[in-house]
Amino acid sequence: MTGQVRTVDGRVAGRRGQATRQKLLDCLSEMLSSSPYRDVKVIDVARRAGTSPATFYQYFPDVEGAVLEIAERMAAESAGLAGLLEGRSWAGRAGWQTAQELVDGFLEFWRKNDAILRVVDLGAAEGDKRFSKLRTKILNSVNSSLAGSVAELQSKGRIDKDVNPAAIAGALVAMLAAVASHQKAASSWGVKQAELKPSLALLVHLGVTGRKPTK
Amino acid sequence: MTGQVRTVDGRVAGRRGQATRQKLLDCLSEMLSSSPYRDVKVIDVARRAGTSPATFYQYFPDVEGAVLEIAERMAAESAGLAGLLEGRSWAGRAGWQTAQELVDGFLEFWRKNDAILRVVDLGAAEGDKRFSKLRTKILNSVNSSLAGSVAELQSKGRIDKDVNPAAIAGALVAMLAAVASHQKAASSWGVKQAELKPSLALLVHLGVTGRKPTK
DNA sequence: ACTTGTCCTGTCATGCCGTCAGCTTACCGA
DNA sequence: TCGGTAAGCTGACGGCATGACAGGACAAGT
Repeated sequence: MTGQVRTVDGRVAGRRGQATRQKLLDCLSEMLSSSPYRDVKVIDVARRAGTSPATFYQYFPDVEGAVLEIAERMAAESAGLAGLLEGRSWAGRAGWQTAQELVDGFLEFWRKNDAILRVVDLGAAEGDKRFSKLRTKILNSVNSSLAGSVAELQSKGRIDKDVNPAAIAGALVAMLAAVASHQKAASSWGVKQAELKPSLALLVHLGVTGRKPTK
Repeated sequence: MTGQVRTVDGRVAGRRGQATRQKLLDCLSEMLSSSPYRDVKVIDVARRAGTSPATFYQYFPDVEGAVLEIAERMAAESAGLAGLLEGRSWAGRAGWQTAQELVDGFLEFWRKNDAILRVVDLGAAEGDKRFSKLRTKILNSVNSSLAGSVAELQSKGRIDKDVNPAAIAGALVAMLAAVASHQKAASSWGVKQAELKPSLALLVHLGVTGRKPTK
């Protein structure tokens, strides 16, 4: 489907090569978690992987290229986020439950991949189309599902006809992403993790249904 | 008050020195707008300012240091954001107006300073305390004001007692910031600017008052 | 053992980093 | 007018990262 994995100079990578490549990606991931993106150097990644910079450049055009690779893999995993909303109801207590689980799942996913998501966010904000696309892809499963729910409730008159469901959904998802990527900061600023989640769930519920949840 | 401006090696900067310093800051700002943060090099900034790298290092320890300087200046300006909420009412039509103007002002501020805010966001997300503090400072004027409104309405029973006003406010502000920094991305993903603003205002109004706005 | 193709690294030219000594310029008091 | 002093700037340097290449090491098949 995706074709074989290839080196920069066109050769197809064999077993050993793929293992090395993967090791480089893993080490890059670790580096991204432990040091500022700006300071991640090819030579450090290579050293950590027990190989040389030249090897790195055989598999990736540059650091950004490797980051994209990691991000794409993660984007594939992100499809699982859609499961947080599939077949869920937004009515009554079930609605509150849905909102809570969405927030939980979302924050968890973000926490698990925070290092790489930071870089994707930055790239997207800087206007790089490849990162924007990736970010859209990651958020899209949740986003479109939420938009669908909003549209449905809109047709029942709960929400004004002139709001764009996709816009509401986009704003809510952006909120979740933003809060998730500043979780640590939030705590240092007077709000605890445990207090954050219910607030987010409340806002999601309000945004989707236009009503306060019944708990 | 803050003491004189000093060079890295301890000299006090005179008129000329301060001008050079400022020029370097201006050029750095431009570079941040036009190229990825990761690729901003001291030598490019210096060249653009018509000076040499050595001069840059006379005034700033490194690129990060200069960025902090720019960000601090902007943080001071951000105090003006508080004006968007001072003395405003959240009741009835005035409430809708308040929400709209908050969204407008916020997005405008962010658009004006997007390059530097991106870097601050990244630094904060990476856990750098200096950037976190700065980000908190920028958001705090709006944040605390919103939290106050929530708390007030909470005492009137509109909102559940067990939600933390600061958490709601923080989430809303984070939403605004996130959407603002991905404004371009949003349009490429099927939602137009003009449709985004009312949605954000709606969510802000819902979050603060717990009710749909009367338009 | 020989061939073939994959995989890795030594090495090199280039360019940026960050620092220093030392030069030039501006200001000031005598 | 003339040093003296401090501010302001830069050339130059060792060090390191980048990115390219050629060639050696290695595994697998014949």
